[in-house]
Amino acid sequence: MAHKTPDRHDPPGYYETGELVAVLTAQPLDRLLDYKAPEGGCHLGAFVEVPLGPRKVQGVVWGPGQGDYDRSKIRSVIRVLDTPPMREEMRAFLERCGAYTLTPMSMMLRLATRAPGLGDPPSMRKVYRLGDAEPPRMTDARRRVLDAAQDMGGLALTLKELAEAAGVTTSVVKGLLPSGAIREEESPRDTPFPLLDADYGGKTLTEDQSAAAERLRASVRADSYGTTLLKGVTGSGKTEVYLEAVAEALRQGRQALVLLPEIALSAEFLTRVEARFGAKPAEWHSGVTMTDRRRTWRMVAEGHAQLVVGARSALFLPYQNLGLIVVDEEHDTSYKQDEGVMYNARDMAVLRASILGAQVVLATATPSLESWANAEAGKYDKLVLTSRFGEAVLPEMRSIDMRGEKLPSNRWISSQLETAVKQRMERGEQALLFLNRRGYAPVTLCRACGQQIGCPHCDARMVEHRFLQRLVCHQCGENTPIPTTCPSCQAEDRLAPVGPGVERMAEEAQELFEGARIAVLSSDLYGTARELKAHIENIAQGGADIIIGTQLVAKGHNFPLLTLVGVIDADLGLQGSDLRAAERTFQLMRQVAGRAGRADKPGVAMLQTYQPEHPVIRAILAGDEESFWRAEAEERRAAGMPPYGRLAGIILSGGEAQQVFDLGNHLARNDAALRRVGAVVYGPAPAPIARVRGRHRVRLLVKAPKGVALQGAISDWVAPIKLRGDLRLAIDIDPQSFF
DNA sequence: AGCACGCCGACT
DNA sequence: GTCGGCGTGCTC
Repeated sequence: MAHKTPDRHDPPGYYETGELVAVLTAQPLDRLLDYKAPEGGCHLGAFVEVPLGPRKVQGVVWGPGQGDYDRSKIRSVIRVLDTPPMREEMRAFLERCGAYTLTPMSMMLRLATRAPGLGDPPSMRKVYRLGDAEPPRMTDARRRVLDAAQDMGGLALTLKELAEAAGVTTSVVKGLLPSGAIREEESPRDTPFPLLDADYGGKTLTEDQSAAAERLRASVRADSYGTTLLKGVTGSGKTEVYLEAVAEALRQGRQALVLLPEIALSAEFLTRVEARFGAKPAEWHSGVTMTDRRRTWRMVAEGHAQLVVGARSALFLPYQNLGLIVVDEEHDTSYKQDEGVMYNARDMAVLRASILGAQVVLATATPSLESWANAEAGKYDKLVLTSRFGEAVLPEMRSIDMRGEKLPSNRWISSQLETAVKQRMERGEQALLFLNRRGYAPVTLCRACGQQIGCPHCDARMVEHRFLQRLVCHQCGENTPIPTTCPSCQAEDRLAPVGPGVERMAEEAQELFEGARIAVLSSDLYGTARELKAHIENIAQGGADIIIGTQLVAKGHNFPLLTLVGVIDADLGLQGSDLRAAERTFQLMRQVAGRAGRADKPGVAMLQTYQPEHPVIRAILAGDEESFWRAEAEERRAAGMPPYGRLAGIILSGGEAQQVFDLGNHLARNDAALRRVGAVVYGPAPAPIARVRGRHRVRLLVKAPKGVALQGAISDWVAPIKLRGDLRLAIDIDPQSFF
């Protein structure tokens, strides 16, 4: 690409040869470096290669030179990369996101350039198309190749593709080259994504759905910022509705992004998108190959990818003209990144859209309290899809007071639940027993010395997986064969599994329900997603009488024969001081209970609990979402907790526990910068998992009133800290979990 | 992040 | 003597 010569027609932000420019690199320097603009000048936002010490690194022209460095030491930009410059909007987004999450800009840039070969010349490959000559000898196979090439019109194919299309081997194609009947050409390997057709495969929507779709389409047409909370249970057609908003963005010639939690990113979803728009969208997640990553990054930057379906990091792609961001399952906690740049993709989606004047759709069956509150406060629009197969069918919900059940030890199914399951079996219906614990038993205890078997690298307990014949650490993945002697006192055969996991529930169910066909659904039991899907399909068709499952069953799939859901321990997740525990329990219980029943066969959900009076349990039973949110909101407001107050976590880690704690205490004592803005610091306390992969972790919690400059206060607070040795300090703004 | 510089212990 | 451990500091 030839660089433009500077003249008065150049847009602002053009630097002439030799002019000083400030460059942001991905090196962890935490400041901009001044360089001289290269021969031919460069634009603001240009991707460049610059010398840094003995090395060459890539960076982005971030603005005019700062001029605070010895002029004689300033070197020149080596070259401008053949990549569209980073847009003003993207630079502003990275800066605001970095300032919000207290992340150095070098790390933000790295997030935005996670694609290989940005500086490389476009990689080429050989392609083949119809030439204008006739081959001297025509054969049947040759005819088929020429016909296939003809059918492609102007489109060139690779050797393999053309041979396959003609149903011949590659040697037939090669034989047509000398005569010029088929021409060989070089073409860039990174090809544009196929065009999507906004009017291709629209489904007929219900009245409810098309009204919601029309509202979203109108928002997209408004060509300005706005956020809509789209609420609807599984099966209410949420996806169809937001795909109409995507279609509208495409019609406007703008790009669209659909964010999904990583595990929800399935081939099935992509097929649905393809069915709607006639071609596959671009994909972006951890499983995408380097080659596809480079192609997608470039095509997004050049505007040749209209729709990206991706996990949270897809938010940092270099869109040219983004008009809509959909955050599906917006309540999902995996949108919060817990390492590196600790951002919440849902919140940052709203930030990016507000900067560039785009629309956001937050889709969910069970909104996060933050989003509920924002809708309530009028900051977000709210659309509710009520119909599920005509009329909403919520299962009848009951609690089973476990205080009144006299269960023998190592039994978890109450007699009430047992009776209910037996009834379903007699009627040929299915029952689901839900327990959010993988494995056989969460604790393995030595009866001789009382020690629990823990992970050698973490503070987590080793969980027995009888199916795998191993003890597994759910924190770091460490696993060992199940021992017969106690690791701490060497006693033989005194180890006992304590507490239930799904595998153990299956054992109990097998004894209780003679002859029942039992299926266990747990993420660790299946090698591949395909295997799991086939298994779920089989169960849905009636391949099991009793399903025993973890959280996995809450997501997605419908079981038409299922009419009873038994929640083994509805209290799990209620206890503890996790702010969002109640919210998560509520969401999970509702999702699980929502699996039961259909219009023709009403379902029942039974919750085994030791706290039937707990407000969350009562709200679930009453099926009254609004009152749950209002009560939760009131409690948070009273406690000054988010979204009515602000929180930040400080995670300190290091190899030596004492050093880590000393640093924590030092920070807690020197908190003047925090007190100045009315913030308080709690801790230090051991982090939820106090030891991870051999490193000790300590955490502090900062709580501040809403509306204070929390980030500034925290930077001032930690600025004097010099981290020595292997000590690390990470700041987590708006943490998901704490204490 | 890399890479150089530099200051101490255990080897040819 | 000098090879190499990795703590410290610098890169426009």
